[in-house]
Amino acid sequence: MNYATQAIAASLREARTAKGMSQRDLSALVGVPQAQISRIEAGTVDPRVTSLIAIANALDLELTLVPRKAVPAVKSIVRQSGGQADPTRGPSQKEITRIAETLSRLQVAMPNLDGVMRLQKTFADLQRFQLPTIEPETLRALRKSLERIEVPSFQIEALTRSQDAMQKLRNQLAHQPFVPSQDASPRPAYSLDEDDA
Amino acid sequence: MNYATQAIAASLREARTAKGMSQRDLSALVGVPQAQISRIEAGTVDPRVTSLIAIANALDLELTLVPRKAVPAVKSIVRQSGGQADPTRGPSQKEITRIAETLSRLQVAMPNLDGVMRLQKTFADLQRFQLPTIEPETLRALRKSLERIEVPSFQIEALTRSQDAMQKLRNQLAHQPFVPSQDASPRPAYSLDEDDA
DNA sequence: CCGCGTGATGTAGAAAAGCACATCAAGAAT
DNA sequence: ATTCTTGATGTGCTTTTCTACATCACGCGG
Repeated sequence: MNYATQAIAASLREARTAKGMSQRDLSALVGVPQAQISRIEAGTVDPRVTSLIAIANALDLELTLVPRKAVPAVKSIVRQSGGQADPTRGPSQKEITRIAETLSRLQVAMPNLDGVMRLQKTFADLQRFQLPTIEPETLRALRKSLERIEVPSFQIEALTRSQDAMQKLRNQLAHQPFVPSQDASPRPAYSLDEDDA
Repeated sequence: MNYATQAIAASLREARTAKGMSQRDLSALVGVPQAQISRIEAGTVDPRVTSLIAIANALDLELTLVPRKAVPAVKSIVRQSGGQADPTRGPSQKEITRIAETLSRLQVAMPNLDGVMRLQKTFADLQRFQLPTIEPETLRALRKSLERIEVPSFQIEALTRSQDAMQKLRNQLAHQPFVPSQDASPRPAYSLDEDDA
């Protein structure tokens, strides 16, 4: 493990933690096992270039070759852009990655079920509407309803409710402007847990 | 082989050809076989990150992770710096890589010979004095004298003469300022071939 | 036409990544 | 105290890179 790959490994870990993601969150997004991500970040393996690129993409990073004499200027640009940390996305981003993970598990468990496919479709649709602006409580409620769909004899009611919730979120975003809600008291747009035990 | 690694592969090939290097020249510098360099540039393998970094270093490139939103600015910086092509170093640089290759072969053939070790040492010393400013004819004469040292019963006279030539180059550079000689008629500072057959 | 340099491709063997999976220790939350 | 999450580490297997080496086709210079 040499010095140069150590710098890149450190950048990956920093970017992941800045996004509030765990290694298991990243694993679900990228499709690389958590154990392997741990080894890549620690620099105990010499990964393939495609593995590095896959992880970088998920962290909104791009692997580039830069002439050595341009490196100081490039570093200055990177500092000015504030690296990749985005203070408005921590809690919501974490919930999003958990939702992505839960959907991946559902996709694996029941790949041809129409409800799951519609869920995936609507989730992808939501991401185009700047999903991170949704309050984390709303996202958490959505995720918890998704997590109830885990046994093979899945709960159709929970699935339908999740589908409806995603559809409502989509409509809500489609009819309102982008408003960062960092200072507002976080509050779910509607509750999914009215029959919680 | 995906699109992202293809962009990196193309960058490597472009940087190498801009430096006037062949794949065999680069192989001698980096220690990676020519066949593997061909495959990496063509994108037919998914190389290890350390292999990519070794090649990039030899081409005066640095592998970096850049936030995606900073990529346009970084590309602008790279264009302004004129990429990695340096119009003043073509012929001399080519001779330098050939000298390095010849020295590597000598090193392999006779690793413990004192004369070869002194050659390596002096060559490294020369590089600190901006070796590329030396006229290519001088470098070619030096390289040809090195190439005569190829059979196991090496020519001590040629070895000593190479050593002296390098030492004189070193002294010459140490006592004169840096002067790009792009327009000057290229002429060796002294001839190494007075007894050529 | 010949020789040389170059980039590409093939083969075989060694080494390591990648993956699936399990498990652990540590810290935080309940 | 217990449970959960997290990052790290181990094991076994498969796949791929890497290396060494050979060889080829092509283009260029003499």
